[in-house]
Amino acid sequence: MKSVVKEKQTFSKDERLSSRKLIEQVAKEGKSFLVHPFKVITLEVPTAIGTEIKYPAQVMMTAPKKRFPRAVDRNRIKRLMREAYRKNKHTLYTALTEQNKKLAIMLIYVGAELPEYKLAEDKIILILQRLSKYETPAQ
RNA sequence: GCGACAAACUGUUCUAUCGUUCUUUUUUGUAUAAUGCAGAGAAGGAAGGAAAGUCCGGGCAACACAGGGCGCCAUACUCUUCGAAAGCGGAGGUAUUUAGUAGAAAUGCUGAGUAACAGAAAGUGCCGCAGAAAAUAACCAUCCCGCCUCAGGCGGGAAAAGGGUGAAAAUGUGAGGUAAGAGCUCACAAUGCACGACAGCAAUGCCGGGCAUGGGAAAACCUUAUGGGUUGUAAGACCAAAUAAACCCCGAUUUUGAAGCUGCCCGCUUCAAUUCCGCCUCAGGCGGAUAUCGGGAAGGGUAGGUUGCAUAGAUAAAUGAUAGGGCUCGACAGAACCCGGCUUAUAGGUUUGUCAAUUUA
RNA sequence: GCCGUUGUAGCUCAGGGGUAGAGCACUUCCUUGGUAAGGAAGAGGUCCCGGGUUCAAUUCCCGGCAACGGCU
Repeated sequence: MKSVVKEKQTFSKDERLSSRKLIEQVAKEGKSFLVHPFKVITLEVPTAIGTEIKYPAQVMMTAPKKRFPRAVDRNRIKRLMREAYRKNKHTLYTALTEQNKKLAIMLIYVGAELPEYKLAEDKIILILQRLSKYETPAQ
């Protein structure tokens, strides 16, 4: 928990949502909202599992195969989302540490066309702000 | 110098900063029998010619398997100092399509393409419409004989030479021959079959004499020859974690009723009787039923890691962003076991070859 | 990643070498006071695309494209 507060721009394996069980749980029970080209699904991780996770949030990005049949396009979208999240995640991290919470987040791209990086970054920032605020009144 | 086609090669680049993945390594902390875990840093590697389609072949793996037959599937001109192998590549032969050219035509020559190029004289089935007839051909016209009658008609036979149709009508032309005709005979030509000589490793070509001339289709069934066990890395192996009281089989032991605890089941405690069915026999024994336990089988539960796995390489899955510059302003497109081939998508560039046509000397 | 199935009228499906079919839907007419039902007539097709075999291909063969399903 000590290394988290630093505003590092890394994005290591532990910061990604990688447990198969947890992914299924989020998809099933998570709450979702929409910020235009993205759909966000979140779930507060129970403390029993949460103690094993070192970072305040785990995130995954996807792009649907139906809209983007070519693998090149899907890779590009996921890379842009990942880059935008990596650069701006520290605001969410500080907010979550104050609340002593852990979040699992799924980001799904639902737009019809390939996005520009600028647009993607703006929207990701908006999502992160909303996530930080969204959890505050519950405390 | 311009255009078209084919083949081969190539498939934006540089600097800085922040990041991703793997390998090696330095250091700090911590737990240790080896060493592991966590943090920080350094060096190096990091998508394609198709990574795609999953169409072939091989490696690898699990399961199955005495031997033989039937069935099913695939392959089918020749050679190969290409290859691990293949239905792949190369060279060659044959057939056929197309463009150009020569010619009156048949056809030849040159370039490019295609071939699933064994067998239709083993057998079965099929060939719409049209046409007399579509495969053991007599409708019209032809010829001969007989009868009625003399315009002609009827009956029997001969004959594949003429006729329209059709994708296809029994090899074509000429002569002889005949009642009329016919490969019936002959000449020339065409096709097929086996034989011999020559050329070639061979397919085959060419020449010679001989025999034959009742179609097409085997990407209809089929026949012949050769080959093929099935399934696929989500295969499979190991560790960790988690494991019902159904039903079936085997072995061992075998009791029932009432009351209480309790919402019910299971279970426990107390009391009473000492067995439910069949047989042998009347003490008892054997078998079955019922119940419990153990094992097997079946089913249920569990769903994380290591390996398989690669000098790119993970296990929710890695190449991006920002700033600045260069050029021809960037197509198709992203590895999940590996390798070889095929097919499909593809902007631009380079080289070689062929064809067409223009200009200059 | 691996293994399969299917593409025919607007929709659901037959047809498996010889001019493309059914039901529903659509158009016009009849019937009715009007509508539905019923009756009569009609229109509508790149048989997914390209190539091959054949006299002839929706059908047989090869290669693409698209949609769908199964294996964890």
